[in-house]
Amino acid sequence: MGEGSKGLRLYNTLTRTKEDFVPLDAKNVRMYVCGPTVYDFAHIGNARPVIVFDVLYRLLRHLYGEDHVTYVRNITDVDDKINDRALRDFGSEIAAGTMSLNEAIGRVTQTTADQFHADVAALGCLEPTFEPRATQHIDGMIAMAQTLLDKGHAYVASGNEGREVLFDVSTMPDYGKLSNRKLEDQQAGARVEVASHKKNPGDFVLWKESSKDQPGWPAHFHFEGKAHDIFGRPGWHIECSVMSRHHLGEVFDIHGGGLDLIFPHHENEIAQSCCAHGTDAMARYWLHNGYLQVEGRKMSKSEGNFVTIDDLLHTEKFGGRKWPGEVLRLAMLMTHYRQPIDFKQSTLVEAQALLAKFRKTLAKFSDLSAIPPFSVIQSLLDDLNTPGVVSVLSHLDARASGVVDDPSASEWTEAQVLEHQREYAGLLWASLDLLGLAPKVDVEGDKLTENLRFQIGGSIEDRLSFLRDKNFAEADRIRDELAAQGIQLMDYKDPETGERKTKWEVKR
RNA sequence: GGCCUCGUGGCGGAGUGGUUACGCAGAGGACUGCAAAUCCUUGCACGCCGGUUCGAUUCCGGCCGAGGCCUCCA
Repeated sequence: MGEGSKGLRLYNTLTRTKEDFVPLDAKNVRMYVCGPTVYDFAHIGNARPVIVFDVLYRLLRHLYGEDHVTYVRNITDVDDKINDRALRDFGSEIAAGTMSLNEAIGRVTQTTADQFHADVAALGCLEPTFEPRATQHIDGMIAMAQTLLDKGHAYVASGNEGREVLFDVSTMPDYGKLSNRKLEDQQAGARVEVASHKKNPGDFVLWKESSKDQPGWPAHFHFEGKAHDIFGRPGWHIECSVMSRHHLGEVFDIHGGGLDLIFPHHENEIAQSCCAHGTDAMARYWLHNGYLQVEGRKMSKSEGNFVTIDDLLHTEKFGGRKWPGEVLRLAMLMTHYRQPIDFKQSTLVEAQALLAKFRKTLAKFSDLSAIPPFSVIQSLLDDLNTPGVVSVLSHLDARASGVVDDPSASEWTEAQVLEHQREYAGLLWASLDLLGLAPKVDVEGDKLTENLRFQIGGSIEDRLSFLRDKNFAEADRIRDELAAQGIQLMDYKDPETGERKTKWEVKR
């Protein structure tokens, strides 16, 4: 373990091994994660990296201190898909001249970004330290493109849709290191027709010219002694290079994202940043989460199994019911982040049951506070082994609800037993809190049910009185009525008096 | 074709050179007017073939199988 190491080991895509994580600066651990392109509702696959890296963010804060971690997750609000969406949604207004293209685009990005924020908040994710938008960094992108032109890593060429500033991948010897890909192989296996204006098939756009009906910004470039004024928009990859540098510097600790971003997106980010800055690395640890399938199939609109976070939270499209954000979150964490995950109903049901069990245990205690036990930290330190943590949670829950494995326990007083349970409940609470799953006090919900509680109390009294008269038919009728309203009754014997009592809970 | 990941009981999923987690589901029991809940008990696995070893699910090799990327999809 080196200086700054806290025992955290992370699988680094760059080296394809688990490595000890040592930050460049333990006083400021820096992480960048590619955020959404805001053109449509985020789907459940988008939720995976957001949740996974939120857990890593929480762990880093736990290890290095809340004020010593900087987490940047961008919002991509420049993209041709956004343009398409704006034209689709506001085409008639634009045609009628009542709305400009930029206004329409602004509407699409704002609405979608708001929706995204609502979704991830429901999933229990902390806000990142910074959430830059691409449109705020256009100048930086133009400047970086110019730097790459100056250093001989880029060139200006005319494509089918106007002039482009292109990155010349042949000028970077290390190109392909992250994705373990050689330029030659790529050329040999290229299925895409090589655009003739490109020097190499792998060359990618840094800046491209816009037509009148496309959004654009004026940009001035110098190349080979000539001035090029190109009213245009940035390529996709350069956004992340510029935004990460702005907030985290030229070289930072962790860069995360989905597996599918390794190539070409992250590879190209590295090429841009390293060549522009003259560094040999952009980020030192590259982390990638695995794919998500839905009920065993790749999610796609054409398959009809496309599930948005909003669908799950607020509609009954998936499994005929709504799913609380915390259930989605736990279900996601029940699989290791690098494993492919098959998102299905049975997993959600299981997560829900587990969570309900924990909640029930914790509800017996108030004012719990503790730090997570070492077993939990140890699992997380091992490349974010969240399924391992879930297993520990069950152990803690069992002890918090009465299981005792201490041989001297038979001699304990009742108070000691309770204290033992309370201690474990505290550990359980702290562990859930570290995962972002600690129960929140639902004041609003309590208020809403106050009247309902009164009614249920009355019905239960009625039923108990029927039971005393052995009138089971009437008693069962009341129970069925409540069940129809989603209220589950449970009879039990008072341990002191032996008297029959009834408790209830809201059925799932 | 190139590169990568993975194969653990009905399901989800840890972990380990030698007593194989944990959860869900299942079975049996206690309790109960019947339920529900709860508690107790319990069955069930390490893709195939070799090798190393006293001993492999765990290490090595091969095979088979599944999936992914190489297409501005997280």
